[in-house]
Amino acid sequence: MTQLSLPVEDPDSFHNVSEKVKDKKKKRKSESKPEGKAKKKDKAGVENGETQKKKGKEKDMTIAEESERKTEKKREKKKKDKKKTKEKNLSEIKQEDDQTSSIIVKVEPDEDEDFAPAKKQNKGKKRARQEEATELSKSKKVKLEEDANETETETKPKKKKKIKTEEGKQKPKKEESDRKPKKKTQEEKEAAAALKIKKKEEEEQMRWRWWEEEKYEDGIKWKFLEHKGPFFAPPYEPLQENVKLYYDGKPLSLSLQAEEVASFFAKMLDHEYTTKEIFRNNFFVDWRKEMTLEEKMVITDLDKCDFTEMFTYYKGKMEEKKNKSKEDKLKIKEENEKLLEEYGYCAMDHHREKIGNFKIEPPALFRGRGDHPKQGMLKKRILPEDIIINCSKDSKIPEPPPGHKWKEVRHDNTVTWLASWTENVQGSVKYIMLNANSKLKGEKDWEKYEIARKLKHHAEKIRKTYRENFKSKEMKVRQRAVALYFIDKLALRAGNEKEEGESADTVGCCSLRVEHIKLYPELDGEKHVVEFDFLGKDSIRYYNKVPVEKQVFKNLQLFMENKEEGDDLFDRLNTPLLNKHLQSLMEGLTAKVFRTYNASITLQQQLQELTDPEESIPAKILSYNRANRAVAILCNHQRAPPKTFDQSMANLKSKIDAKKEQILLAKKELKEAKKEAKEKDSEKLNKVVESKKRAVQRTEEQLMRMEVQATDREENKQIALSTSKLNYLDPRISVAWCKKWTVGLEKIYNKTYRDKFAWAIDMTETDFIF
DNA sequence: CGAGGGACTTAGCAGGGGCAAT
DNA sequence: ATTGCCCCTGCTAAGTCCCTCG
Repeated sequence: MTQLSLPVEDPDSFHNVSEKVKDKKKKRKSESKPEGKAKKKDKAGVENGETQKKKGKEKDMTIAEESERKTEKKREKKKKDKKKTKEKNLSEIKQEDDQTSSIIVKVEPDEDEDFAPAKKQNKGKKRARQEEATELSKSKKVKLEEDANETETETKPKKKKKIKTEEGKQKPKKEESDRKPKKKTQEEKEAAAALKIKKKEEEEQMRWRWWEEEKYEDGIKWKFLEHKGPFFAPPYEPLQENVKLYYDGKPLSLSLQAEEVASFFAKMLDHEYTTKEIFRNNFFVDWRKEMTLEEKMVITDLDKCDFTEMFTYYKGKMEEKKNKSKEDKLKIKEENEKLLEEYGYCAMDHHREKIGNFKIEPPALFRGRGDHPKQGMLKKRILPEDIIINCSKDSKIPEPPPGHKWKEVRHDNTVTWLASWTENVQGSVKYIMLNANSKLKGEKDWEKYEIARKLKHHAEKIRKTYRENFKSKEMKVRQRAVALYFIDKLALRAGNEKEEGESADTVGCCSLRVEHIKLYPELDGEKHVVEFDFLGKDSIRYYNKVPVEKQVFKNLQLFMENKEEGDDLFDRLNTPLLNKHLQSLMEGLTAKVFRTYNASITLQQQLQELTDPEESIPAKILSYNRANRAVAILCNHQRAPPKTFDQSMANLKSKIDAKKEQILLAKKELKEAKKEAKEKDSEKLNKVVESKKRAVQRTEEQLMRMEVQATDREENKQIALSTSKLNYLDPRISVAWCKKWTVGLEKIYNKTYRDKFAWAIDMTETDFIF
């Protein structure tokens, strides 16, 4: 217990958390920060050791030899898969005599030989799943287009019983431990639980198990696509008569257009944005464009505009909305659901797939991040005339809103989007695409992790190569090698070139400039230290001091010779060049794969290192979060400390103190009871002692849980775990870990994540290795 | 090549819903 | 039942990478 409450140093990484504070956050709120965590070992170094073993057989292979070996592997793999398929089909036939072996087992080409094969003990489960899938695919074949849902429900009742028994056998423990003791009657509890399970099952059955199907040929994303088109932002609601903008102290009535734009500004009055010079200027320029001639004549100075009445009005409206009666809120909720039902889904290859963003972005003032030169500009209202619809030829083409036309309707099945438009601030294209739980996104995600896994086998060779290249005669090669070293070791982003003045001044690896690094031949007892300080994506500050290899250090000195502030550190390098090189080292390799690879491999290692089999479930979860945190630190995923952080931390602390008191009290009571029992030795008193004992135990457990929570939260103050969880960590690592330690998956992944990673949850067993 | 555009992933923030404590 | 708080979800900006064209 005690070790849990100790501040545990971050087991890896050279990142000093305390120093990595978002610049803007610093300004906004320079509160006390947690003490910096001790920097320990070098992650890349650890990995090197780990993968060293594999090196032997790969060493000295030419690319040609290697690819030959690869194809051989593939062939082997295919053989294996064929066998698997056969087995699978066999087992199907055994169960369903009318089966026409409709299941096609997915053959994942990039799958590695170390992909976890199904364990024997799990056969029962596997088969159950297959049964389900078989039935599903059967119904899939039957149903076509419109009647999809009905067909589905028809096949359901039969299935349900079967699965229920299966499920019941499989997950009773988990389900029960999930439920928290409520003050409900036993029956109510059971009923609610049954409903929950039923719902879960239903969802499970509706799920398209695309990962068991064969992939389409290259480039084809779908064969049938039908949808309702996007949902447009509601029209502007004019201000109430008595609410005015004041100019130079005098009330003004604006034209509808100008008023709408003014309202965007007024609504943000309590936001820092409206105090920024650039934001105000950009807004004013664009606002004036919407004004009538007369308005333009009058309103010439933003400083003379008083929006407070409008601001108060909107604030009041918000308040009103919040305080609406239950029924009204329910009604709104229902309406939203109806909307989602109508616009939120599409039919893709005869499966109902959820759309990620079916609502068109409403007009607003552009909120660029960091020092964005375009912040405050008006993001215009999007009309159907701006929208390109993409769907299949034989689908029902979505209707534009009455009186409107689409810009274009096209039938391009090599792309995944359903609709697109060009946004006016940056001139970029925006899309309506599917939700993360869709086949299209899932398949890509899976592929991403498979490429990252493939890198595992090439990493050593690649590292060796770039180390050799540190000494290359060619400047280009040297720069490329050092950049790659940073990308690999520090998980930096590639760093594309950006047009100056179009967005905030942020950089990645290839676009680093001289002023972003400082070289220290010696610092704090370490040699060859590089200090990084630059703004990365989203203007999040990257600050890090890293000891590097001597050769790297020398090279950096060389690269910086005769350069001044503003000059590129890697002047002979850019991302296409780097990626082209990477492509030659391994098919599908690009700079970002290193981030995925290093994130996932770090999680796996950290989990291995931190998980103590003896510990309780909450302690294990803390270990998981710590492993996750190590990755988040590596990838520099930050967040603003929650506004109520200090407050809620203090609350938790006082609760812990209260718990401690309670334990003392309980212990005292126990002691007294014991004493009494010793003296009198009655049955009854012994029982009392027992119950007191249990009470102490219970309270201690509660305390422990709280303390774990407290450390977890403290360590998490300004680190965002979600980004890496969602985008960088192979979900199969987490699923396998949960299975191995019988930790409920829902403790790690919430509903959204479980949905997104359904493929991984379905296919992963405890022995998965990234 | 190198600019420019297109498609798709990755990112943090705001606000609301839902749940636990009172 | 009410309140307070936390997490989830939706939103959309900001990246990466690829393709095309001159």
